[in-house]
Amino acid sequence: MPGKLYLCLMTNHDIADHFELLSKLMDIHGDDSFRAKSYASAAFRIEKVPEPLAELNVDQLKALPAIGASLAKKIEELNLSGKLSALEDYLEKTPKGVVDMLQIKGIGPKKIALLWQDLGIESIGELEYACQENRLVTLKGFGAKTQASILASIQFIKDNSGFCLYAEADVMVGQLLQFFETNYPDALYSPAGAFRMQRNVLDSIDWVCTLDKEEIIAAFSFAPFELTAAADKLTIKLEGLPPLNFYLVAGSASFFIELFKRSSSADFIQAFETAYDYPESPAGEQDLFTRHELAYVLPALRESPETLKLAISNSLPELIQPADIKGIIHSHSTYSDGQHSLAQMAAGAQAKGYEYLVISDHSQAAFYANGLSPERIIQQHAEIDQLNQKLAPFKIFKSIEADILNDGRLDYEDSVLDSFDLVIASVHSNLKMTEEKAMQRILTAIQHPATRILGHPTGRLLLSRAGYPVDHKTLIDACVAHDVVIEINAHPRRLDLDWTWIEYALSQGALLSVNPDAHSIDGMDLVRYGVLSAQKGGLTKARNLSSFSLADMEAFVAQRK
DNA sequence: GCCGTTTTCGGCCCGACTGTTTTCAGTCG
Repeated sequence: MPGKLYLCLMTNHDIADHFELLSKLMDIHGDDSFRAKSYASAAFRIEKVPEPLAELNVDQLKALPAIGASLAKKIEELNLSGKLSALEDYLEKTPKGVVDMLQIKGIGPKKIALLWQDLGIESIGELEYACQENRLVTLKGFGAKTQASILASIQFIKDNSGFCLYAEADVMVGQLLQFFETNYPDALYSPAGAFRMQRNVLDSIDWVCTLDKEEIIAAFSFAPFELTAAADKLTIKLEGLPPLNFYLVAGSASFFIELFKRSSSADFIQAFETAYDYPESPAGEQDLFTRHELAYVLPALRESPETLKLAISNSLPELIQPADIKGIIHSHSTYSDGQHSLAQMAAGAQAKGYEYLVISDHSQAAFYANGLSPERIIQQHAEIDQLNQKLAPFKIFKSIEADILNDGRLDYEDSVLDSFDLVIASVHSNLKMTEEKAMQRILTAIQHPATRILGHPTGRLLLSRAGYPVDHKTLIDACVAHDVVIEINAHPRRLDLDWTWIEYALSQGALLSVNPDAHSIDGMDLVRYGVLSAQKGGLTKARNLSSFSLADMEAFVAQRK
């Protein structure tokens, strides 16, 4: 019988999430704020511990900062049972809708407590209605602006509900593929839809397969699910993920045509079907293209029918691949908010086969992230010099993720900025801006002669917060004019610059860079998600800074603006 | 609940910003 999918292990992130929520629920209930704070600070510290807490015993746990006897026991409880009874108790006495309100930007536990107790609001829906009825302005500490910002945040949540990140689906898809491979070696099956097209966020996880319903259902023995079945479609709904749709086909003849149709936009299919017909029994999906003397268009490029024209003239771009990433640009160490030390990060990058590591910890204004004072920069640079002697030919480049301050200045004096091999400039604070303000701020930073890379250009967090509004064309043009590389932040929640702007950026001669923003050794693997997103925009390795060899990177650093 | 002691209890507690106030609480990164 089928093997088990999913091994439910409590990661440090999961543990931190439990304590974070516990802390917030205590605040909502108005319980001892110092105790609540200690849970929050434990959550914060747990995120930073590189080794899995699940492997530590109680004594080792107690030795960690912010972890005492009580928290050590609670962590052990989580590791053994997957549950935290203290949290369960709070969840018991809090309506689910009140907990949901924690997602809303601009209000926290204290304001939620007021809404719940004074207005009797117990869900996001009720809160939205109360805002529309103008009922919040009477509450102490609330006003018209808060009410409007709550409404905007609720709208954002509604627009994004039912989606998941590509990376979240990726885990599930990988496990299912392995399951099918092991159990049904003779069947045809493939992910399709938004996943196969490598979209950043997905509202369903589609498959095309020759499996029958029982064979599919067998794969889901690990968790409760809801089932919807039609003649040629099976839908499985798991907690916390968008629905998995399995489109069922009889055999290989219809499989490849169905797969093609389910992995292309409606516009693309229409353009294709207007000009070409489908063969009786194609040998594979590629056959649909090659028999019409078309170059094969990858699903990632089947958003716009424009790529079909490129297939006709055989001028599709040779897309960047994960293996084309030669160095890790944009990474953090324990000097600021990373999980691993400088030496560990360097060793990790080297072990993964990269030629260099650009270490770019946070600058001094990023207090919350332990940003570097000028004194600690000197210290870090000395350590980098030592490591570089030991690790050669592998090289660590001295960088900094300098905050773009409220007025567009960078976070250090020019003399400090000059001590880096390259400076990444990013906005991290005061994210609520008009487009005019955001542009003024970012353009000022781009014009600074020290700026070599613009980090995550819009500050968006997919499914979580909209970025600050920017005029992409003006921003890209300015980067080109001032020789500033535009980051494609590869974190699956960022993917910022958005892939839809890559084509314009390339047309204007911009240089881009797929950067992992790694906060740990594992975090370097995120470059893959950046590459998958960048492929959709037609990025090639020649136009990607992190694909530069060490020699080319050294030349890039030597050539100042 | 953690921590660090002036060792068994009292202090803990970043800073900018926002929106609400009219001096500050709540939120965020």
